[in-house]
Amino acid sequence: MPGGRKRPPTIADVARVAGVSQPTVSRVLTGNTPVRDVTKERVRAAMKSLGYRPNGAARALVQGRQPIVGVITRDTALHGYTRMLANIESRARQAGYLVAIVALDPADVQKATSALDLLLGQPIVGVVVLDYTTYDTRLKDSLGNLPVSTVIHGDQTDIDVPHVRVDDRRAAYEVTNHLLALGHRTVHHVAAPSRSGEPHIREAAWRQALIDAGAPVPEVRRTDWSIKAAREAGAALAHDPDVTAIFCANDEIAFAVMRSIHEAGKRVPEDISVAGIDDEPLAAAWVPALTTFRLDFDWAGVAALELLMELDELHSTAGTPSYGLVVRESTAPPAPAA
Amino acid sequence: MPGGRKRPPTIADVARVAGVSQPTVSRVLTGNTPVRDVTKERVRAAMKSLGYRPNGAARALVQGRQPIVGVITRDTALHGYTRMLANIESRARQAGYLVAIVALDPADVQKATSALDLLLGQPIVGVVVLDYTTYDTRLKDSLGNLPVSTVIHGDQTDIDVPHVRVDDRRAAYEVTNHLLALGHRTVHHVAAPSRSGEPHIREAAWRQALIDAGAPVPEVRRTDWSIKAAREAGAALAHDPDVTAIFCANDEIAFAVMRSIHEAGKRVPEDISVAGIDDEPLAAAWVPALTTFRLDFDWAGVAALELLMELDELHSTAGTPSYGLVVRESTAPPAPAA
DNA sequence: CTGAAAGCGCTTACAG
DNA sequence: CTGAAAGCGCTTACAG
Repeated sequence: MPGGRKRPPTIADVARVAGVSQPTVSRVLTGNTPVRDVTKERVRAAMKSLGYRPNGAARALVQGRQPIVGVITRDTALHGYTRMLANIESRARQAGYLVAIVALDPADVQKATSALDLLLGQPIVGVVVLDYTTYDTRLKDSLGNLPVSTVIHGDQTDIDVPHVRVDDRRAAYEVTNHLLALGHRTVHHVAAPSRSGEPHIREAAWRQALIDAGAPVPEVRRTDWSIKAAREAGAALAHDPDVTAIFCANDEIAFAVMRSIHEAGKRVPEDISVAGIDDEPLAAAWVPALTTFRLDFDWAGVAALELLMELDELHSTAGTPSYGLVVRESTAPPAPAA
Repeated sequence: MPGGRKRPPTIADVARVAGVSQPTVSRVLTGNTPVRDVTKERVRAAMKSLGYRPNGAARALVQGRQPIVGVITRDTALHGYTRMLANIESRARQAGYLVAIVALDPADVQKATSALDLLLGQPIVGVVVLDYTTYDTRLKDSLGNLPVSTVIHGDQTDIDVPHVRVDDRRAAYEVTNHLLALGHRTVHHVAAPSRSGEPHIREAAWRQALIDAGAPVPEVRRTDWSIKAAREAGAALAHDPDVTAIFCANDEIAFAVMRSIHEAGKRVPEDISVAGIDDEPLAAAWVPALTTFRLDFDWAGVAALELLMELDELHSTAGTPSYGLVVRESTAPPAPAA
């Protein structure tokens, strides 16, 4: 059943079996040129009986068409990346492109060189880099003059690539301010992992918001994005009587932190306010419903793809991003006694 | 900046600029044959100055190698599919393959014919179909004699494709039984959307468990996998005094249903027990922690890929799937008064 | 270590 | 409507 290693049937085989010339087979394949119905039938039958499938490599070679869009995503199942990828796939398919993905650890682009080369070896029109921080010198070199678009997660301005923006900085800044405005003396933070020494952008923005407001900057708790680490960080904070408000690097972390607060015998938001970022679908379903900052990854994915494709003049369907602070039940003024 | 439409530089251009023959350029590219260091340098410089990138189509054509694995996934961001995809990508990359994805609505494989053809036109070793129900006659025809592996989500036995199993049927059956064993008179169900008239396999298994136990079979509430629909279904159930136990088609639906119960002024599990399926990371973090059935999608993804690759004799790293009922805080015996 | 030749499977003018 | 020829960009024997 597995069959031997023999080469699959080619257009020449089909032509022979059907008793026609090679170009004729090609014509029924592409449909670009009229072919007599009888002939067409015979060719179709031959293809079927041989189990013929056109060789895409040969096709791509001769046509010079690049039917693949490369997506360089992260090595995680984080909400935002998942969402962007799904939307890119959908939009790309609609535009007649196939999506090939490579997951990269931004801190270790070096390591994935072979995967990258594999991607670049395909007939790709361009590459969408879902995280601008992945787009370092090494990657830039590999990509050469290939069309690229990327997603910026901060407010950097000197970007030399076509990009769309998911403004993490603004999100973190506003959430922190919301908590401060509620009357909290300061806001604690459970941070996303930092890479290469630099703090995550959401952490930097949180710090800035505190400084700008003249609030003390407490020590940061770091996680590795995992629920487990988030719960540990949350537990430590929950037992600290000084903590009245926690800004979490994303919604998932916030969920975990709320659990820890519950386990510590305290209540959200009566004892401690909690807020996140992302507004993932579950945020509104949690008890208490999570105050968070909505980020529009659906939009970002489609927009980034269209930015890449623009070179090929397609119509935009991305619409306008929907984002902003969403105040729900998990944040409130600090308890009077505190 | 966008640059013209002129063909990108080829190996011939590099050869000319470097003052060597075409095969020599190829040699420094592949590294299969020794080349003098000076020559190598000159070639590298020429490649750089021209912005040369090897044409993967030509390479695939001449080598007859198929460096791509196709993955046919679902048109949703459901936990299981996301997980399987991420694991497949990781394992494939490790084995030197690129992953190309096509998201398909199983009820409408017809519609995505062009996307499928695009995929099949690439140099692919084979295709992993993440949902066996997608693998219908139409798809089977398209795939021809291409290697395929799939993931079975029930207990079907007459499968004619290499497959791994994520036993949804057993999961639903056991969860329902768990609730029954707790003393509930019956178990209500918030179901996943059914396609083509047939109920989802988790729903069928739930029904079977009730029948086997001689329990009455209440009317099903259907969702479209969305949190919103789940909350509505949950609200209807929460207000029904006859409802003491709810089995939800997956964890996300369970979260939403718990929210609805909370809003109805009732408590989980004191008034109503709730259980799901999947055991996604947040299940243990919810308050109350969700009783659920753990399904090992990480394993399934890797295993399905390896099944496909086995034809190429790779080593397995999939390990043993970890699954089973996980009893947490959201289920309890019915209230005595009820 | 390097070059000239052949060929991978297909499509596109070019003729009829 | 159909066939014979050329060529897409690369790699692999084959000679030196």
